[in-house]
Formats: sequence, C-alpha cells, structure tokens
Amino acid sequence: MGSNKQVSFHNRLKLLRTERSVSRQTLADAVGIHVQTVGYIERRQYNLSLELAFKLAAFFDLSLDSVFSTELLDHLSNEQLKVKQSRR
Amino acid sequence: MGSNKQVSFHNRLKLLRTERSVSRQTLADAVGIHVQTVGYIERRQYNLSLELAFKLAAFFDLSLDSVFSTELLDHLSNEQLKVKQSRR
DNA sequence: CGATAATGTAGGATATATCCTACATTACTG
DNA sequence: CAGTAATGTAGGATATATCCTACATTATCG
Repeated sequence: MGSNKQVSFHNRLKLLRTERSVSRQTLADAVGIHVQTVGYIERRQYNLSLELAFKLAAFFDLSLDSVFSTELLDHLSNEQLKVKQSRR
Repeated sequence: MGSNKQVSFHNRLKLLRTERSVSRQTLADAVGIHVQTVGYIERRQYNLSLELAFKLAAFFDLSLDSVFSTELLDHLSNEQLKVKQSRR
C-alpha cells in the first residue's frame, strides 16, 4: 500500500458499482486487476494509472471524465455530467 | 524507462504544446515533473498516473478526454472533440 | 554557417502502483 | 440466527512510473 494519504481526485466507482450491482471482484476480474486494488482506488488511497482508468471507464461505458474528476461528482447524474463536459 | 513497449492510449500533448508554442521544459516545470518524463509520455513510452494526467489537462485547460484517448485524436480539432464527448 | 535551444536515447536510483495472502468486520439472504 | 458474500485492514513482494544525469542529434535563428 505504501501511502496512507488520499489522492487529489475523486471517482464514482463505488456509486457506479452499486448502481449496476457489480461486486468489486467482478469489476476487478473484468479489467484484470486485483480485488484489493479496486478497494484502494475507491477509497482514493492511490493514484491509478491512466491505462487502468481507461479500462475502468470502458467497463461502465463512460468517458474518463464521467468517472474521474478533480471535483466531487458523486451527487451528479450522468445527464448533469454530460452538460459539464460539453463545456470544455 | 524500463519498458520499451507502447502504451495503449493516445495523447495530444505534442500537438497542444506546439500549437501553443510551449516547450517540454516549460510544461514539465508547470506540472512539477521532469523534462524527460514529458518526452516519454509524448512518445507513449509509459503509462502516466491519473493525477499527472489531470495536471497536464489542467495546464491546457482541457478535460482529460480532450487530451487522452484510446482512439487517435491528433487530427481532431477541439470543436470536434467537444461533440464526441457530449455523446457519452 | 555557428550558437543555442529543443528533443532523443540510455541507464541507474528511488518511490509507489499493483499483486497477493491472510484475517477481521460488516452486509445479505435463506 | 446461521452461513456466505462483500468489504476493510495489514504487510511483504514485485513491477514500473518518475527522477536525474549525461551525452547525441536535430531544430531555430541570428
């Protein structure tokens, strides 16, 4: 584990998982990583690689920005996210 | 360096840099990494962390998806990217 | 052309993402 | 309530992102 400090960005993994009722194990298997790794990422305990971020987003069929953000986005619906994104 | 294999995603860093005529050194300083690291990322020689990806995107005032993509996007204008993104 | 800046290549050092195993705790479901 | 699945915590092992230094090559610009 190494670092016990939180990473600076947020993610909606836990939300997306429960929303679609998929377990960490299932998600981990799908993207080819360890269960615990999913746990650490959800708890923001480390700074995953972009490649992995892409795989996770792809699993949920979402863009990177819909899953990861420097702003808190747990309370946003996917529709609201779309609007936010198209501002860039 | 370690790996000499290419990473699976693309990025528009070089394009964005030349477009706005900023050197690697300037970019590296701005986001707090080494010049060579920028080089390796541009040449897709490694899998940068999400945190760094956010910093790089922020430097150009763009979303993650506008800078990094699993698809080739060097030929796309920012306007085209906006359209692509709002599809998610 | 000549000087200086920007980029590429190489290799060693260090930090940390990710793996993996083990066990504790908490949720779910019959 | 009992049993099983899902999650949390911990710590050691390994792979690799990132640093850093040095030098070669290629652009830029006077």
